[in-house]
Amino acid sequence: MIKISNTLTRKKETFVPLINGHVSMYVCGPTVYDFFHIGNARTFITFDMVRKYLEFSGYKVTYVMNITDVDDKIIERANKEGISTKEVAEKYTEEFFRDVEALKIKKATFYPKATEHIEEMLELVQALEQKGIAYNSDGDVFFDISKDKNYGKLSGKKLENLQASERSEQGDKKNNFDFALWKSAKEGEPFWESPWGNGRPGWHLECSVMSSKYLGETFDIHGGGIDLTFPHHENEIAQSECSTGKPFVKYWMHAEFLNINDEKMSKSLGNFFTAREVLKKYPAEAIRMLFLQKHYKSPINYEVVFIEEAKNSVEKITNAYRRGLERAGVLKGGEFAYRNRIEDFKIGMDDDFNTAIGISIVFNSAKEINLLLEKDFLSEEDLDELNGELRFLEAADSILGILLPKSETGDKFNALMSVVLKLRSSLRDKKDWESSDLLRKELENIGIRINDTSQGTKWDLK
RNA sequence: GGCAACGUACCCAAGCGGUAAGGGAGAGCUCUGCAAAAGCUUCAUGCAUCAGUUCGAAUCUGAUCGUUGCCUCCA
Repeated sequence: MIKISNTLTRKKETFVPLINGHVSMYVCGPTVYDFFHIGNARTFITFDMVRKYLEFSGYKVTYVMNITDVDDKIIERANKEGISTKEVAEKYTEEFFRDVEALKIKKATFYPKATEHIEEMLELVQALEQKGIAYNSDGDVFFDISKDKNYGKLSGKKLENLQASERSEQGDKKNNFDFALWKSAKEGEPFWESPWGNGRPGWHLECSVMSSKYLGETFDIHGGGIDLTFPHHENEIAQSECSTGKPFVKYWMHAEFLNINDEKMSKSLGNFFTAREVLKKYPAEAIRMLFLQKHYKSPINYEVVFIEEAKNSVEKITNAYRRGLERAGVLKGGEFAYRNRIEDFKIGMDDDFNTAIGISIVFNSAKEINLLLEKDFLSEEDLDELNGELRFLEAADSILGILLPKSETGDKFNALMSVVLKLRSSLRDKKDWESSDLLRKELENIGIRINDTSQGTKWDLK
């Protein structure tokens, strides 16, 4: 039984999908005006893990992530670079997919784009207008929040306590917190025709429209970063529920931030690293380990020492796995050990996707493997246990994505290495420690690590 | 000002009323020509502070201190 912390109810609830065996899930995706930063990556990786765990648990998951390809920032960027908004959006959509793949994030079922759903958005705005909930003000259409008595139910905010914003959207609004459904086009901005004149959709509209199009008017899980709770998700609820009269989402999930120096990482503060930059220095597995080692609802502080540590952890686990595989041969059996580990793993993961516990079980398994590998002879039972542990690591990895890929070196390279190691062996036989140590050091410098073990000399790419 | 979250060892971090998981660092040992890797042992009578509830509290209640987030584009 999976439990989920639901932002809407502020409680941990047993997860029961609307349709038995099937999960409909929507997560707010990128606005494609730039590379995404490593903080955005945390949200994407969090929900990638959630999705994979649901699938592992036997659900068929329909996963939708939107691409916001029309927005102020895209316009700003296009003007700055002297190219069209379309070109900016296309470029960074492509870059988004490259980073997603590099981070070992499984592709969503659908990646709908805002600009491809303008028709449906217009329909939603018109429906709200007809109900007297939306009003036209000089080509801008606003949502009248005074008409929605449930407004604020997600974020727990009360209208009278909201602070008037200094940067609130321009236009004649009835209430300061009414938000734009449709914005009239300004000079030089992309626009679409509408009953209220040329303009473009407000930010919140696309998520209401595209989620219902691909998942239905009510769906199971809606995810995003915690900062989207208000106003974005609040407004999505307002739009959708006022137009359909049905509950919009059953479970709202929000991932906490990645901080720098205990402060929120954000584009506007300028204290961020792009995922692309970090991926140049560290493997995706280390990034995933760093994030997944902590529960998704706790803030993480990003520091170089922490990602270094995560990288070492990932190497340690991968080493145990690889060495175990070498010793075990073809994986088979091991039912008992596998079941035991999976059971512990599930206890953690079922409890609101507690990956911190999941990973501690992975460490326990790696330790057990290393312990078995200490033995010179493996009994039938030992081998069976080893198999079970390895199978568990593979299962856990299919959700967490923390095992390093095998470095592909090619037959010639492998043959060359065996010549080099043979040479070093003969030097060691002659007790020429100076030369053999020099060789080891030189190899280390070019990223090849040598270990002299009781089972012979092993090498590995760093 | 309103609304939230959080404070566990040297560091990171689980824990959600039954007596402190896991990882890293440190120390000692085993293996080893050395190094590395791996293993073993060790490392919080205590969980921000102070009261209270309870047979029993890191866990519940209240107060205090501290940190952060949201209320405005944001993952």
